[in-house]
Amino acid sequence: MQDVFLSWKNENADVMDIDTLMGLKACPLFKGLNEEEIITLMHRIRYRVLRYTKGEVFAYAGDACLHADIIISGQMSTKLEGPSGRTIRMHTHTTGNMLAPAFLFAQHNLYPVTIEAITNVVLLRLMPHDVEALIHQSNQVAMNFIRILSNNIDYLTQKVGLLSLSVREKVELFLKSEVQKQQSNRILVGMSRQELADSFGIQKYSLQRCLSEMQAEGLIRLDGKFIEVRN
Amino acid sequence: MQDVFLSWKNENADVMDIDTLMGLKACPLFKGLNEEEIITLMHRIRYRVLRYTKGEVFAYAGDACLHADIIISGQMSTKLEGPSGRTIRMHTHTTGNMLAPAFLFAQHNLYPVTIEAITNVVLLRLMPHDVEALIHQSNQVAMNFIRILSNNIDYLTQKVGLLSLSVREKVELFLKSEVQKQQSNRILVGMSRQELADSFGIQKYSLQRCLSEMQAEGLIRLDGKFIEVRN
DNA sequence: ATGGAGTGGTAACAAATGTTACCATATATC
DNA sequence: GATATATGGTAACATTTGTTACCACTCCAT
Repeated sequence: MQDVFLSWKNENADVMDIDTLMGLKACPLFKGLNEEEIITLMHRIRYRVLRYTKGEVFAYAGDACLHADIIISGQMSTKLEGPSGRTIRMHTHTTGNMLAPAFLFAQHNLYPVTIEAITNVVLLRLMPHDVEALIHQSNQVAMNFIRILSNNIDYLTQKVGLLSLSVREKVELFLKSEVQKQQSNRILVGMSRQELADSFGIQKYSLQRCLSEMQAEGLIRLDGKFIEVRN
Repeated sequence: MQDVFLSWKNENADVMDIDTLMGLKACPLFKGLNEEEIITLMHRIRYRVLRYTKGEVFAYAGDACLHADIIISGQMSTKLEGPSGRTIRMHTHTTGNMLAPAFLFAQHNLYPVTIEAITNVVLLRLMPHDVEALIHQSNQVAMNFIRILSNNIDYLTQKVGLLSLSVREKVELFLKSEVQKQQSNRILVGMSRQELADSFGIQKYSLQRCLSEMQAEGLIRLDGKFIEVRN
């Protein structure tokens, strides 16, 4: 991990690094703000740029969350690891996402998940204190932050619902939502069987068995990375 | 459900109903504010007082969330219901709690859970627009709201972790956290076996079997509403 | 008091899921 | 090019969990 410290007002007085600016524009936290407003808001905020290489672990479950980190470029994955080695794949974060936004201000501020770089990643690191300042300085940022947290809760609630289903129900729900999302009966599965099983919190063999059974019943047709859904 | 409309500035110009005020003081949303500040903030906010009787359903999963509702008195429970009748007991909300705070501002604003009054309940209902005004008028309220959402995410993340465990692991985690919470090896279980099983998303017989096995192994001793933990 | 509903407790059986093992391809790595 | 590594796929077996059926007891309303 490379750690590049940049104190905005000292080093880059009037030009923000263009990549950083584009990263911030893609960040839901700054949604609705134009470049000028972002630059003004960031004017007195100190930040660091961190670089992680593919495969590097950003944080282990249990580490303290002391900073707000925004992905400027790259992708990171979060996993929840149980005691018996079972892991559940959570969200994949992409450009603009903030990592674990909830654990900045929650009473209990330890990362519950392991966060890993799945590509090379550039992060922008802010201090919680400065995030708070941004929130107070801009109603837009405040509501954006609230919306990010709210969507996160929505995602987690759905995840709780998903985990309480049987394997068959999980698969059916997944297929249904993918058909809707991709607007096609021929779905491109963007993950390996292993990853998909992990996101459901089940064994890949259980997933495979279920898919085979559904194929035998004529409900779907497996075709490599594609699944054709009938009905 | 009784619906009592109260437009603050019209009907109660200078004295807020004392029960309502006490309810608001207990609300994490107003934490850190004194009575005077709360009254000032609420001055131009319109609100309704709603009453639900024990057992009444406040909202079904799928209903739109159009208001911010704060419990002034009483308790409400939230349940997630799966397609096959399986239900997972979620949080029990008490005085001061806001119901489903996330679904006020999330893109997807449908209640994911069924919310039910488990005692007689008095609710204070605010319009989302007015909550936004409160957030913008008070940095304290803004951070309080963010903290509420953040704690909610923490709770849900733990729930996801819990659901991914085996029955035995769920029970062990529960016992461990209760021993810590109650500061005693003799735990008072505040729920029936059925309710406890529901909160784990398992069958009560599976829970009972697990408890019996652990007793046979000498790890615990069952004693009605109490469980004695040895270790 | 009587019956019904809820609760704590036990047991046998059925179904779902996890585990281990194996094979054939693809894909990456040296 | 050869060798490891991940992947999609199948199958048998073991384990866990759900299901159904009981029993005894308490609480509650009639």
